[in-house]
Amino acid sequence: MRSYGQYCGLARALDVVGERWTLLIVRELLDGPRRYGQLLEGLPGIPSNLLVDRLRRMEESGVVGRLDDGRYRLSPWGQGLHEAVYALGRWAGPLMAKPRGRDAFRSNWMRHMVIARFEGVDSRRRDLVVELRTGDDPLTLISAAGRVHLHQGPVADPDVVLAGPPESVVGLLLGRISQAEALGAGVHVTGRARLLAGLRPRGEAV
Amino acid sequence: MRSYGQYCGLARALDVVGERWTLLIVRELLDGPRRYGQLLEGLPGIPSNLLVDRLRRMEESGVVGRLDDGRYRLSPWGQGLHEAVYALGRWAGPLMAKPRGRDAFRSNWMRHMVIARFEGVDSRRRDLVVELRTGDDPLTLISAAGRVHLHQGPVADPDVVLAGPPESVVGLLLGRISQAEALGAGVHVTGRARLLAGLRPRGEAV
DNA sequence: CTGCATCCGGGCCGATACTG
DNA sequence: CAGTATCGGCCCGGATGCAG
Repeated sequence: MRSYGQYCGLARALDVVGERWTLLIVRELLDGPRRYGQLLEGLPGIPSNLLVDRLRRMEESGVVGRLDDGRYRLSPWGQGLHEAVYALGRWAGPLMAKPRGRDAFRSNWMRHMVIARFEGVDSRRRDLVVELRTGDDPLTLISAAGRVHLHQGPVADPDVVLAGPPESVVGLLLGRISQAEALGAGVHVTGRARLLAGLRPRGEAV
Repeated sequence: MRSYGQYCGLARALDVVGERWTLLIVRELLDGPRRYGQLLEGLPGIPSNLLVDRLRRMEESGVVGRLDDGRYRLSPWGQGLHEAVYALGRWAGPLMAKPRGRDAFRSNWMRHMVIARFEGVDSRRRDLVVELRTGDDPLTLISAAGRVHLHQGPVADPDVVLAGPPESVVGLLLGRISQAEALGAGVHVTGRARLLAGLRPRGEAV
């Protein structure tokens, strides 16, 4: 990518990670080291030549390194993109309510979306276990002692189970839509959805 | 910009602000409403047709609005990009040490760079007034009661004055380089530079 | 003079085919 | 599985035109 040629933190950051697809590759690598094929799988739509090109550049700039087994992983500096990636994801909150028919979906993206809204400790947060079923793998949200953890797969005896299309399950979980709207959008609720308000997610940007 | 077609917060954010120049336009508008000509001035290198194109798209997506006098400004939602922009700017810290000869420079960019490292309250932060002279306008950093404010222009009787090239003045201020290195790079120091350590900037990512 | 609009060459992107 | 190669088209960059 052509440099912006500006002595400014944002401009220099974008010189390195501003190209198309680059931050999405970072998103995938935030989950840990990944093989080339796993990255292709996790980035539907990316042409294979672009994926290679981006990985090469990210290696050169020191954002990405490789393990002995060939897997790609973020450098410590690259891991520092966590804050920026999550800040952008949170900012997009208002865009997430509208389903857009043909969008691809992966359950680890949902994990990030949910974690981004529940980072940090909130002493007034209620203890709760919520199972999220949408598409492939179920995901379980565990709120305890003011913190929220996410667990891949189901756990025994959740307090609430939400099943249905991603944007509505997430919408109900984060309080973007009402229970009535969620039901109308095909969400199947088991347990008392009213308890969800006790999770106290971070507010949307607008 | 072509959509990534992914139901993911980051991907939808980048669908809106991921195009080249868009986040730099946001950076300029974070300083308040701006005229078209001011934006051109603050974005050296941008072609005029791209600036117009980006502004139109940002209006459509609701990131930017216009005042009665024609000036562009961020919507409340657009203002929410502050966190992401600053997170990216902080992440670029390690890139800022190296000067890159021909980079453009504006003093409001330096304001952002400095503010990004001193956001929030730190009760162990020492009270201090530092004048930064680099290029055009002087800038004064005022640390008081654990908070840091920046003031355009000089104030009477600063504790420390740093004058010289931007990357070295900022480098010394943020503790990226030693006083000896700064002097070698042409920084002129008045007052006791040792006091700068008491400002306790946020650490670099790596 | 400000605030754009138009035009054009080149480079980046996207899709697919191919190889070790 | 992990990339290479190729090619059409779109986006970007630089220059210029032009109306209020």
